Amino acid sequence: MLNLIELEQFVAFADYGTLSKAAEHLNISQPTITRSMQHVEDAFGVPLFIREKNRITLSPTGKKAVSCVRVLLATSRDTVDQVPRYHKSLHSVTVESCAPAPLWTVLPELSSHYPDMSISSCIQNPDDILNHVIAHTCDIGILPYPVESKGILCTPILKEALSICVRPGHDLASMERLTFSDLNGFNFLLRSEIGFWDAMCRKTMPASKFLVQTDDFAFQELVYESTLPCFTTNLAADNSGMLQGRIVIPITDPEATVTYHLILSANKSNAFRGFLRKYSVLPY
Amino acid sequence: MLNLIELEQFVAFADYGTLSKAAEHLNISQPTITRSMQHVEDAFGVPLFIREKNRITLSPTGKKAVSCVRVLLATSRDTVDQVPRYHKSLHSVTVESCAPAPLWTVLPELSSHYPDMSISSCIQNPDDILNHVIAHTCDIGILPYPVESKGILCTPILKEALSICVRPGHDLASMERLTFSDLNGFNFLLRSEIGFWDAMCRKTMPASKFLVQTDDFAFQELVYESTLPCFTTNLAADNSGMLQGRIVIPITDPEATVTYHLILSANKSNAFRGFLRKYSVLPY
DNA sequence: TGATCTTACGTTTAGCGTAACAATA
DNA sequence: TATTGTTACGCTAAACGTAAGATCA
Repeated sequence: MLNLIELEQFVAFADYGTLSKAAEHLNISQPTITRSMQHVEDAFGVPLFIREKNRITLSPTGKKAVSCVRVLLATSRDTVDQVPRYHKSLHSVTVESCAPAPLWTVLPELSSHYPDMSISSCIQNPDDILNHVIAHTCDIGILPYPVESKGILCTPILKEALSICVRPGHDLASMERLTFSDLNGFNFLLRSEIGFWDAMCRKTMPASKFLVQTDDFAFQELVYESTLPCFTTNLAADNSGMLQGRIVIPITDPEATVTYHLILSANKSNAFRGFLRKYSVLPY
Repeated sequence: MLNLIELEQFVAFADYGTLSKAAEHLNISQPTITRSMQHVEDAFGVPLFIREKNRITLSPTGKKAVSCVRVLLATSRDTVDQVPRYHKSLHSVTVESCAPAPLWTVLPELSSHYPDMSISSCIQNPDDILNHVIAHTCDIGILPYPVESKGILCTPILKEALSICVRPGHDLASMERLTFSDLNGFNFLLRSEIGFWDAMCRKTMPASKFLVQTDDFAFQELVYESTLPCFTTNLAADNSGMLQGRIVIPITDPEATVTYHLILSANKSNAFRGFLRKYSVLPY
């Protein structure tokens, strides 16, 4: 009977040329690999080696065996890889969103529908999200626009509208509505990890500078203490009270209002049936 | 690391439903297979079983693992199968002939050209020979006619002409030549293991009876002692002297004279280059 | 002399079966 | 009570590394 550990040593010998070098790379002693090669030869029942006094090389049959064994070991690695991946797919949900806001509602809903599942999420750029959903490395994606792709279900779930927050007395404080072109050139405080909004702000307001804060507490303190304008949306709750005293002015450009769309592979629709029931998911 | 023996036990459990039954079929104790299943589970790193107090079943992940492992074990069996087959193909030549006579010259020639090879031969019917050469389960075939088949080389090598041997005084003894229709109705002594000749005689002389002798000595004694006619050819040497005193009369039907053709797979022509040099092998 | 492979030897590991136990139908 | 799976225990066999031997460049 074949032994996968010995077969690993066998291909290591083929790769490194001598038993000593293979043993060294595998952190085992030379005698061990000598014995293993004898076992492998016994298991195949035909001579695989040309043995000279202090040299051992592969016979033509041995070379054939190496190529067969490489396939076998690849199959073995694939097996060890696939099974845990399958297990994970049964017991976890991965969500990738283009922005944090939709996760605030989607993640709790998933948790309540699938209490035994571990739910993991991350912020990604929209192109990657679509690719990951197609490649099944992600279960549920959230994009700022609809997609039409074969085998992908897509449905709108939420709207988010961007506004600006300024201190009274700021140049813009008296405006009832604003456009990106009005804002272009002003500097802003910006939170990190806001997904596609970051790129959108830099594109629509190229003359502006953005003071990105990674730390949440630091961001809140800066908003509270400084006169720099910042952003908020209809979905953001001001739990820290940092916006108290600030004037919220909506931005009227179409880019400032997005409709989030939930996407998933069509052949996972059954698995997420309960969760999807509240949305009217349509195949494109 | 996976262990193929334990994986065999794993699929046996899947096949037989309980550990006890699997253990029984594999001739091992129950505790052994219990431990093996724990090892397999450890190797995959994810739960494969649903364990109840005195019942163990496969989890969904376990079922997935079983199907993956079946593939792996099939690959393993295939590997163990292919390597010795390859070794054999490097160190042996198999010849299948439609009749014994051509082997008397071809086998010695092969032996002298490839002294390190083991040469095995057998008598087969022509259709099977062609199929075996095409399927590479036979290296060299000898047919009583030429074939045209893609990838098959074919060349004429020998002629064999059938004659009849009778005692002086026999009804046919005075004839200079004969046809199968002249012979039809007479009974004959016939050697076994004469390949296609056997079917040919029965077809061309349906009214005759053939006393087939398996034992070579018995055949010679019968020829020597009886008055029953028998057959010989231009290629048969009468080493035993059994034909002394018999009259040899040629058979003139076209079926009584055959030209043997050597066939082999075109992609083996290089391996048999030395042997083939004496024949002018033409691809059809 | 340094590198290579093999054999010998003693220790340690791990694999197996028997036996005992717990739980179910 | 018969069947099933797990755990405990002791024995055996196999696997390993060190050491020694043999051969070659």
